Amino acid sequence: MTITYGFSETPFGEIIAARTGQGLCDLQFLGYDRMGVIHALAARWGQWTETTQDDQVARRAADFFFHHKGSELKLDLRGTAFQLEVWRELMKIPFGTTASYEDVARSMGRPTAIRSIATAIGQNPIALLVPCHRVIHKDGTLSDYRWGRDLKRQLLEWEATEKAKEAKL
DNA sequence: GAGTGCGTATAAG
DNA sequence: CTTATACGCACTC
Repeated sequence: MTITYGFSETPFGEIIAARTGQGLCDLQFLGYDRMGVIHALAARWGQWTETTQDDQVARRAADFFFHHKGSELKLDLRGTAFQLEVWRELMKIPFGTTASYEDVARSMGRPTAIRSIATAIGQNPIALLVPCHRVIHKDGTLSDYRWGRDLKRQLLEWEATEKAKEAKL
């Protein structure tokens, strides 16, 4: 078993992505805490002795999300059953829209588990494709973001304008 | 068992 | 604005 990792530029800074034979397993922004991210990624996947670099992985992810090019990528999500449940719920939030933590909790049928759901969201290993940036406070203010609150705001603004463009076509 | 966290509501400084 | 209390629960140590 090996993992392949690589880098790519995006309109919002450089990302690092990694995949196993099963699919994309990690995607993070490097702008906020480059060394921390790389170290965390190495610690998380260090169990594999063999790693190879191939920026194709990161480029494909960036192309798919930012330029709508290529096909959807397979994901290889790793986490507790609860985390997987939360992350899959996040992927139901449509492009260009947002949801509150309470919305997510309710649609999961666990309205009282907000706090733990928020924690699981904060541990999302795959930025963009598991759209944790679309989850905000119930009153509309932005909650924190693992890769920086500014980036979260920019991503949401970008999605909103992209969505508006598509509507015009 | 104790402490923590990307929440929410309310009260208070 | 910030701190504090309460509720809540999955996770980590």
